[in-house]
Amino acid sequence: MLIRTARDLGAVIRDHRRRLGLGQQALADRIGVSRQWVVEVEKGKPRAEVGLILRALDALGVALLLGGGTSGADDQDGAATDIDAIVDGARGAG
Amino acid sequence: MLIRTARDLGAVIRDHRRRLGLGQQALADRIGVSRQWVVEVEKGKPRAEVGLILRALDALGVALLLGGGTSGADDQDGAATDIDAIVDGARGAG
DNA sequence: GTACTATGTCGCCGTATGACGACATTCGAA
DNA sequence: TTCGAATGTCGTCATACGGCGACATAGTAC
Repeated sequence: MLIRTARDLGAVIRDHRRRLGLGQQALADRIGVSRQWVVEVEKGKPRAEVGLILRALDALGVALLLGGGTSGADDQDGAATDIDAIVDGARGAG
Repeated sequence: MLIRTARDLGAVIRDHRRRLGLGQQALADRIGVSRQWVVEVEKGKPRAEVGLILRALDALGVALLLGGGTSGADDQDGAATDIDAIVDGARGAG
Protein backbone atom coordinates (compact mmCIF):
# COMPACT_ATOMS: atom_id res chain seq x y z
CA MET A 1 0.00 0.00 0.00
CA LEU A 2 1.58 3.24 -1.19
CA ILE A 3 0.81 6.31 0.89
CA ARG A 4 0.90 9.69 -0.78
CA THR A 5 -1.82 11.72 0.89
CA ALA A 6 -3.56 12.13 4.21
CA ARG A 7 -6.62 10.54 2.65
CA ASP A 8 -4.67 7.35 2.05
CA LEU A 9 -3.64 7.41 5.67
CA GLY A 10 -7.20 7.87 6.81
CA ALA A 11 -8.40 5.02 4.64
CA VAL A 12 -5.89 2.54 6.00
CA ILE A 13 -6.47 3.65 9.57
CA ARG A 14 -10.21 3.17 9.22
CA ASP A 15 -9.73 -0.11 7.43
CA HIS A 16 -7.39 -1.57 10.01
CA ARG A 17 -9.51 -0.31 12.86
CA ARG A 18 -12.55 -2.16 11.53
CA ARG A 19 -10.45 -5.24 10.82
CA LEU A 20 -9.48 -5.24 14.48
CA GLY A 21 -13.12 -4.87 15.45
CA LEU A 22 -12.39 -1.59 17.23
CA GLY A 23 -14.75 1.37 17.56
CA GLN A 24 -13.55 4.95 17.11
CA GLN A 25 -13.66 5.48 20.84
CA ALA A 26 -11.68 2.31 21.49
CA LEU A 27 -9.00 3.32 19.02
CA ALA A 28 -8.92 6.86 20.36
CA ASP A 29 -8.37 5.42 23.83
CA ARG A 30 -5.49 3.29 22.59
CA ILE A 31 -3.83 6.23 20.87
CA GLY A 32 -4.54 8.64 23.66
CA VAL A 33 -6.62 11.12 21.66
CA SER A 34 -10.28 12.09 21.48
CA ARG A 35 -12.85 10.28 19.37
CA GLN A 36 -13.14 13.47 17.37
CA TRP A 37 -9.55 13.15 16.33
CA VAL A 38 -10.15 9.67 14.95
CA VAL A 39 -13.17 10.89 13.00
CA GLU A 40 -11.21 13.75 11.46
CA VAL A 41 -8.16 11.65 10.62
CA GLU A 42 -10.25 8.91 9.01
CA LYS A 43 -11.76 11.61 6.83
CA GLY A 44 -8.24 12.42 5.67
CA LYS A 45 -7.30 15.50 7.67
CA PRO A 46 -3.95 16.62 6.23
CA ARG A 47 -3.05 18.86 9.16
CA ALA A 48 -3.15 16.18 11.81
CA GLU A 49 -0.02 15.82 13.91
CA VAL A 50 2.35 13.28 12.47
CA GLY A 51 3.25 12.00 15.92
CA LEU A 52 -0.34 11.05 16.62
CA ILE A 53 -0.66 9.45 13.20
CA LEU A 54 2.38 7.35 13.99
CA ARG A 55 0.85 6.35 17.31
CA ALA A 56 -2.39 5.41 15.57
CA LEU A 57 -0.56 3.23 13.08
CA ASP A 58 1.35 1.63 15.91
CA ALA A 59 -1.84 1.02 17.88
CA LEU A 60 -3.28 -0.72 14.85
CA GLY A 61 -0.22 -2.86 14.33
CA VAL A 62 0.64 -1.20 11.03
CA ALA A 63 4.26 -0.69 10.08
CA LEU A 64 5.46 2.29 8.11
CA LEU A 65 8.23 1.58 5.64
CA LEU A 66 10.32 3.92 3.53
CA GLY A 67 11.22 3.22 -0.05
CA GLY A 68 12.34 5.21 -3.05
CA GLY A 69 15.79 4.04 -4.09
CA THR A 70 18.17 4.62 -1.20
CA SER A 71 18.15 2.64 2.00
CA GLY A 72 17.38 5.70 4.04
CA ALA A 73 19.24 6.81 7.13
CA ASP A 74 21.00 3.49 7.50
CA ASP A 75 24.16 3.53 5.41
CA GLN A 76 24.37 -0.22 5.50
CA ASP A 77 25.17 -0.13 1.81
CA GLY A 78 28.55 1.22 2.69
CA ALA A 79 28.58 3.32 -0.44
CA ALA A 80 27.67 6.91 0.25
CA THR A 81 27.47 8.94 -2.93
CA ASP A 82 27.75 12.36 -1.30
CA ILE A 83 30.95 13.51 0.30
CA ASP A 84 28.79 15.72 2.49
CA ALA A 85 27.10 12.69 3.98
CA ILE A 86 30.48 11.14 4.78
CA VAL A 87 31.81 14.29 6.37
CA ASP A 88 28.61 14.73 8.31
CA GLY A 89 28.79 11.17 9.54
CA ALA A 90 32.42 11.61 10.60
CA ARG A 91 31.48 14.75 12.46
CA GLY A 92 28.67 13.01 14.28
CA ALA A 93 30.99 10.15 15.25
CA GLY A 94 33.83 12.33 16.39
CA MET B 1 13.73 1.59 6.81
CA LEU B 2 11.08 1.21 9.49
CA ILE B 3 9.48 4.41 10.72
CA ARG B 4 8.07 4.50 14.23
CA THR B 5 8.71 8.01 15.49
CA ALA B 6 8.95 11.58 14.25
CA ARG B 7 12.68 11.40 14.88
CA ASP B 8 12.98 8.60 12.34
CA LEU B 9 11.12 10.76 9.89
CA GLY B 10 13.40 13.71 10.55
CA ALA B 11 16.47 11.56 10.09
CA VAL B 12 15.40 10.22 6.71
CA ILE B 13 14.29 13.64 5.52
CA ARG B 14 17.61 15.16 6.43
CA ASP B 15 19.47 12.21 4.95
CA HIS B 16 17.65 12.30 1.64
CA ARG B 17 17.88 16.06 1.44
CA ARG B 18 21.66 15.93 1.70
CA ARG B 19 21.83 13.02 -0.76
CA LEU B 20 20.02 15.24 -3.25
CA GLY B 21 22.44 18.05 -2.54
CA LEU B 22 19.63 20.31 -1.37
CA GLY B 23 19.86 23.02 1.28
CA GLN B 24 17.14 23.51 3.87
CA GLN B 25 15.90 26.58 2.00
CA ALA B 26 15.79 24.69 -1.28
CA LEU B 27 13.81 21.84 0.24
CA ALA B 28 11.49 24.25 2.02
CA ASP B 29 10.85 25.95 -1.30
CA ARG B 30 10.03 22.63 -2.94
CA ILE B 31 7.61 21.67 -0.18
CA GLY B 32 6.12 25.11 0.13
CA VAL B 33 7.05 25.75 3.74
CA SER B 34 9.54 27.96 5.55
CA ARG B 35 13.13 27.00 6.23
CA GLN B 36 12.20 27.02 9.88
CA TRP B 37 9.82 24.19 9.30
CA VAL B 38 12.51 22.05 7.74
CA VAL B 39 14.82 22.71 10.67
CA GLU B 40 12.17 21.68 13.19
CA VAL B 41 11.09 18.59 11.30
CA GLU B 42 14.65 17.39 10.83
CA LYS B 43 15.02 17.65 14.59
CA GLY B 44 12.10 15.26 14.89
CA LYS B 45 9.14 17.50 15.71
CA PRO B 46 6.28 15.11 16.50
CA ARG B 47 3.55 17.72 16.10
CA ALA B 48 4.33 18.65 12.52
CA GLU B 49 1.43 18.39 10.11
CA VAL B 50 1.30 15.01 8.42
CA GLY B 51 0.30 16.57 5.11
CA LEU B 52 3.47 18.63 4.99
CA ILE B 53 5.54 15.61 5.98
CA LEU B 54 4.02 13.71 3.09
CA ARG B 55 4.83 16.60 0.75
CA ALA B 56 8.39 16.63 2.02
CA LEU B 57 8.79 12.92 1.41
CA ASP B 58 7.33 13.36 -2.05
CA ALA B 59 9.63 16.27 -2.80
CA LEU B 60 12.56 14.06 -1.84
CA GLY B 61 11.37 11.19 -3.98
CA VAL B 62 10.78 8.96 -0.99
CA ALA B 63 7.87 6.51 -1.05
CA LEU B 64 5.88 5.63 2.04
CA LEU B 65 4.73 2.03 2.24
CA LEU B 66 2.42 0.30 4.68
CA GLY B 67 3.01 -3.12 6.10
CA GLY B 68 1.97 -5.09 9.13
CA GLY B 69 0.12 -8.20 8.00
CA THR B 70 -2.97 -7.16 6.07
CA SER B 71 -2.84 -5.65 2.61
CA GLY B 72 -4.35 -2.42 3.80
CA ALA B 73 -7.23 -0.57 2.22
CA ASP B 74 -6.96 -2.48 -1.02
CA ASP B 75 -9.17 -5.53 -0.76
CA GLN B 76 -7.56 -7.01 -3.84
CA ASP B 77 -7.12 -10.22 -1.88
CA GLY B 78 -10.83 -10.80 -2.20
CA ALA B 79 -10.89 -12.38 1.24
CA ALA B 80 -12.18 -9.99 3.87
CA THR B 81 -12.10 -11.51 7.33
CA ASP B 82 -14.63 -9.16 8.90
CA ILE B 83 -18.26 -9.16 7.94
CA ASP B 84 -18.29 -5.52 8.91
CA ALA B 85 -15.84 -4.72 6.17
CA ILE B 86 -17.97 -6.54 3.62
CA VAL B 87 -21.14 -4.76 4.71
CA ASP B 88 -19.36 -1.45 4.74
CA GLY B 89 -18.07 -2.05 1.24
CA ALA B 90 -21.52 -3.01 0.00
CA ARG B 91 -22.95 0.10 1.56
CA GLY B 92 -20.35 2.30 -0.08
CA ALA B 93 -21.07 0.71 -3.46
CA GLY B 94 -24.84 0.92 -3.17
C1' DG C 1 40.28 41.30 7.35
C1' DT C 2 35.78 40.95 4.60
C1' DA C 3 31.98 38.61 2.12
C1' DC C 4 29.03 34.67 1.12
C1' DT C 5 26.45 30.46 2.12
C1' DA C 6 24.26 26.98 5.19
C1' DT C 7 22.53 26.12 9.51
C1' DG C 8 20.43 26.75 14.31
C1' DT C 9 17.83 29.71 17.52
C1' DC C 10 14.74 33.53 19.40
C1' DG C 11 10.44 36.46 19.63
C1' DC C 12 5.94 37.98 17.72
C1' DC C 13 1.64 36.99 15.24
C1' DG C 14 -2.72 34.90 12.94
C1' DT C 15 -4.75 30.74 12.62
C1' DA C 16 -5.81 25.90 13.25
C1' DT C 17 -5.28 21.83 16.21
C1' DG C 18 -7.14 18.71 19.58
C1' DA C 19 -10.23 18.22 23.73
C1' DC C 20 -14.83 18.57 25.71
C1' DG C 21 -19.79 18.38 25.69
C1' DA C 22 -24.13 17.87 23.25
C1' DC C 23 -27.26 16.48 19.52
C1' DA C 24 -28.95 13.78 15.30
C1' DT C 25 -28.75 9.70 12.50
C1' DT C 26 -28.22 4.79 11.55
C1' DC C 27 -28.43 -0.05 12.87
C1' DG C 28 -29.80 -4.02 15.82
C1' DA C 29 -32.83 -6.04 19.56
C1' DA C 30 -37.10 -6.73 22.44
C1' DT D 1 -42.37 1.87 19.96
C1' DT D 2 -38.31 2.16 23.22
C1' DC D 3 -33.40 1.14 24.46
C1' DG D 4 -28.50 0.83 23.43
C1' DA D 5 -24.22 1.43 20.63
C1' DA D 6 -21.48 3.56 16.94
C1' DT D 7 -20.79 7.37 14.14
C1' DG D 8 -20.85 12.27 12.25
C1' DT D 9 -21.27 17.21 13.23
C1' DC D 10 -21.36 21.77 15.75
C1' DG D 11 -19.59 25.36 19.07
C1' DT D 12 -16.17 26.76 22.37
C1' DC D 13 -11.40 27.02 24.58
C1' DA D 14 -6.15 26.66 25.68
C1' DT D 15 -2.30 25.69 23.30
C1' DA D 16 0.83 25.12 19.57
C1' DC D 17 1.76 25.34 14.58
C1' DG D 18 3.95 27.65 10.82
C1' DG D 19 5.53 32.14 8.77
C1' DC D 20 8.39 36.27 9.14
C1' DG D 21 12.45 38.73 10.44
C1' DA D 22 16.85 38.98 12.82
C1' DC D 23 21.09 37.31 14.93
C1' DA D 24 25.06 33.95 15.83
C1' DT D 25 28.12 30.28 14.34
C1' DA D 26 30.91 27.34 10.99
C1' DG D 27 33.18 26.70 6.71
C1' DT D 28 34.96 28.56 2.36
C1' DA D 29 36.91 32.02 -0.92
C1' DC D 30 39.03 36.54 -2.07
